[in-house]
Amino acid sequence: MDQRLVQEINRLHAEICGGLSDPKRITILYALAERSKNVMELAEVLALPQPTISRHLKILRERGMVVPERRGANIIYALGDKRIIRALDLLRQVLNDNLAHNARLVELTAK
Amino acid sequence: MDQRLVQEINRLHAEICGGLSDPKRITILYALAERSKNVMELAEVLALPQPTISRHLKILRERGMVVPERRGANIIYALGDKRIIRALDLLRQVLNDNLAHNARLVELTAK
DNA sequence: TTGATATATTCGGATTGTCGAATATTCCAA
DNA sequence: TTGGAATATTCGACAATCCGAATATATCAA
Repeated sequence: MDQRLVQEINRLHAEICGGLSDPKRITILYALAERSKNVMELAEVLALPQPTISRHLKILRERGMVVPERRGANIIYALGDKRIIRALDLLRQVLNDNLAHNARLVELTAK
Repeated sequence: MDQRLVQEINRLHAEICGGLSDPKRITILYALAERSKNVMELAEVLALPQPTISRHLKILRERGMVVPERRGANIIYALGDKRIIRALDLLRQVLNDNLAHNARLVELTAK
């Protein structure tokens, strides 16, 4: 395998992951997994100003993680790929296990 | 659910994802998935200076994504959880599909 | 203990990411 | 075609991240 290409792929791979590395974007993705929403709906759900939502949507859009569809004056955003949620769920499980493990350590140390 | 807690969880969730958002760290994780390695081995595989590897390992270690085990003078690093690789694989598939999709668009536009 | 090897940390500087606020753009309806 | 609603972009400031270089720490072997 051409090492240049591998590096380029890894860069893009990391870029995708970077799309997930913000709590607000994670919330947006889970919200869209439930059902597609327009920008204002997302702004309400996240209780954030609309420009903030638009900025994060741009980041997700550029990575193909969400897909916009114009519907009259609104733009409905949908999850780009369900595997993104599967990946997020896996990582959340890892997080849960780590937290549980740490909690056990705290318990043991306290005795 | 307490909204404060949800936000805290999402913050940690994003932090885990942030651990994946660098090409070198992705390479490290895949290298460790193959088999555990010490720092110098990783430095060789990635062709990077040792301090750079150590810095990235620290980030992964803090998130529980890799686990160190001292073996004499060396420290063997192992993948913390195989689900991390499963998540990475899912996201790489999404990337592949996006690239393939874009390639199709280029083809169609060229005609 | 001393030297050598393996690993980790720190520092300054450059780059990137995020935010709020303000402003543009796009589209519909009257 | 003009006003309003929905969405997107830009700006400056600030925080976070990354790197190379230098340095510190830890372990082993002699």
